[in-house]
Amino acid sequence: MYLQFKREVEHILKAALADASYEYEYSSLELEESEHADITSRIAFTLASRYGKPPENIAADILRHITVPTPAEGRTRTLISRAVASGPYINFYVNDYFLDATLRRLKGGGGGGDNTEKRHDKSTRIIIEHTSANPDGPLHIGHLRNAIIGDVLARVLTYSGYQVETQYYVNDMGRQVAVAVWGASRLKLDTRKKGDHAIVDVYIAANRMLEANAAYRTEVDALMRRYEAGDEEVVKRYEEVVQRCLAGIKASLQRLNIHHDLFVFESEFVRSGAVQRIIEELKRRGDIKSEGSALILHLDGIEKGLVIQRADGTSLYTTRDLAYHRWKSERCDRMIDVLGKDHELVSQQLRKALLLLGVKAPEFVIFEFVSLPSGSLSTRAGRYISADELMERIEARAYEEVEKRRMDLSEDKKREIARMVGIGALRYDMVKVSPEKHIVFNLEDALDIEKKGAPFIQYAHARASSILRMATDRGFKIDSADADVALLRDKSEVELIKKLAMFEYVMESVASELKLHKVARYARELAEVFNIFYKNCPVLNAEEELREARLVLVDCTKQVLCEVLSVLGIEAPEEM
RNA sequence: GGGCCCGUGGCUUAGCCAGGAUAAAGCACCGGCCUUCUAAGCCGGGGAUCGCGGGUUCGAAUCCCGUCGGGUCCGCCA
Repeated sequence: MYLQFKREVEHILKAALADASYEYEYSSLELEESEHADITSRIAFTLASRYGKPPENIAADILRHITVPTPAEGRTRTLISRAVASGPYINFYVNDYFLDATLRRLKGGGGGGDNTEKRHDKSTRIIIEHTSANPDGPLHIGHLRNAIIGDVLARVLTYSGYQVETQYYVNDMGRQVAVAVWGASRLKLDTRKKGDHAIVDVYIAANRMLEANAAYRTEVDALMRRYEAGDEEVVKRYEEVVQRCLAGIKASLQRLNIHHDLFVFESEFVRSGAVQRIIEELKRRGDIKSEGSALILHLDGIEKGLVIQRADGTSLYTTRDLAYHRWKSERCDRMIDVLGKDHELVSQQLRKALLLLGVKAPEFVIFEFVSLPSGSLSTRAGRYISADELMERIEARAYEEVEKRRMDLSEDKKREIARMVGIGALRYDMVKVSPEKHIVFNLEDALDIEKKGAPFIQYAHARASSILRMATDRGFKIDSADADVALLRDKSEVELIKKLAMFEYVMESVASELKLHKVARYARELAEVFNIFYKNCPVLNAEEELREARLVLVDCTKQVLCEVLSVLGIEAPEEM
């Protein structure tokens, strides 16, 4: 509903500017949310310098030309109650109709109450690539940031009406995997262990052996050449290792509530000849230098050359990635890659090389590194905290909390809630901070479940659920269409309704800016205003008419909390 | 050495791209509130010259230049 309000303000403000003969070329009108009003315009500041008058005078002048339509004269009902000049600011406030309409829309179902607000063409297809960890070991906390950002991004864009496909690009041709395969055939795999953990054991051991004895290197190189050539026996050994590892990774992702629609193997692009075709095309279209058999592509504006073929003729990661992106581009309208900061230069090279090939450029969501207090993460050195261990421990911590409060619940129920709370807290922590922030991951801090993180929001949802459950038990009407929502004028009721009205607006801006931490922020704020309402406004004990109206509000709040949690990939418990 | 990112109360962050109303939250700390729907809650309090130095502007956390600290990348790794 806030979007409509904003549009209406834009409309009457533009009319007033024209009426007062002020010229202004930007469409934004400098409108922004404000703590002093429901929306405010700073346009008087900009006009002040141009017209050489104090901004206060301009604001007052504009205000004189603003006409807020009264419900009686407007053909469609206005959402604005009044406009006020506060010094240089022009403040606008919502009216009662806005509040009532917000709840009516929500009762109308879905999408923060308004499916028509989803302005994106359903036919726009977006492929999001995320996680894509090498199949040489389990996911660790660095991968977790990638996976959770990618997953929430997919959920946001799906919510906004795009057709989204998520892909996991499996780097099965790199040296790392060759080392794991080599290790798996030299050492004994622990088949009792989860696949990814069994693989990483031999991977780490193999790396130590390789460091100690350089002669082993040639064996790994030979393995890579034979795999690239499609040697059947080697391919079989690779598949064994990759699938075993991937099965473990998939299990971890599932536990995190993350799903990929498609797993794409980079080897496919070598075997299909797509990589070779890319190289041939780049030779024709690009600035290529050869050094021996190695091919180096020079791209405008990037000092660093891009090696697209090794001296021994085998392919490289970036070249295979080019083939993958061309393939992707043929089956979608937008491609978004979630990448760590270390891939930034490569992503720029990738973009330019793709443009050279006539392929549309992908968009990148780049996030900064996660490190441990002891230093950077390294699978090879065994210096990491696995996602599995983290989930295990955070669920155990959450269980302690549940146990403290709900001794009345069954064991299964307590475990179920601990799982929702633990995983939710983990996901929330990863998405609440903007991606360009470097994270030093401290296990103890992560286990110390943030009071105003996911559990806080889930708790608000549980409270709302509890009220609705008891209302049903007592035979109260919950979704009575004839409830008089105009009775909801207590300050905390009004604040809650306004916050509900912001949902679609927040989702809209997140979908275009891709700033996911704003979803997390909104969810927390909504929970906050609901908790204040909960404190100040008794529902079940209120007199009948007010009770029915408040039940509508609680129902709407539960709905939006549930939706926003779902966008964050966090489960919404009925009780906790 | 060069590119990119970060530097905001004791700690973690929002705000920065499109400069403006007392710099906004959480954690921690201090003090209140369970005979009304779950206290994983609510109310109140202290605490920040926005790394530092210049510049632009009527106005700078925000833009520009410099500088310091941290991270990351820099042709045959992925």
